[in-house]
Amino acid sequence: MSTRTPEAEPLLTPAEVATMFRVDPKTVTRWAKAGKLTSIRTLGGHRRYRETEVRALLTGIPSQRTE
Amino acid sequence: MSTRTPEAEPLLTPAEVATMFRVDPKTVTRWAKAGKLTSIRTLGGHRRYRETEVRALLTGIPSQRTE
DNA sequence: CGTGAATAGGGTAATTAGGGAG
DNA sequence: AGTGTCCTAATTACCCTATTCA
Repeated sequence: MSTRTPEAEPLLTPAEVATMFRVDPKTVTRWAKAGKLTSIRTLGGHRRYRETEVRALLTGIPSQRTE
Repeated sequence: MSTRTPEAEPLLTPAEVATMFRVDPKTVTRWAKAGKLTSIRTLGGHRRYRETEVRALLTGIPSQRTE
């Protein structure tokens, strides 16, 4: 493997997450605002989501308690 | 374009499944609750159903009676 | 630096969940 | 046992415009 690997996680756009859950992109935004989904913001304010987390939620795997 | 397509299984809303089966959405919910139909939950608690599974049932795939 | 698509906002209808009774 | 309907509360979908993304 390469010597240096920038720690980059695969991110998903709101539209992609919405498609996977069969919901409206706005709904994904509400989940992020409600703290149900980890959101990473671009410098312009747009949201990106962790693919691993989304897949885990879809599979029905309970997310880790942050407590 | 690269492979920017997260493997997402086509899902159906309760209303869509109900229409396909010619039943009330509440009935579809009962099927899901009874485990007769695989249901995927949104983060808000709403159910989504696998299109492949629904179509298989509609297509008339023998349920392989165990008797 | 323009162009077209996507997203963030906010507000208002439409679905859905859940229980209960017929 | 299985289904359709009534109810309330919660969640989601569609409307708009301005901003950001690619």
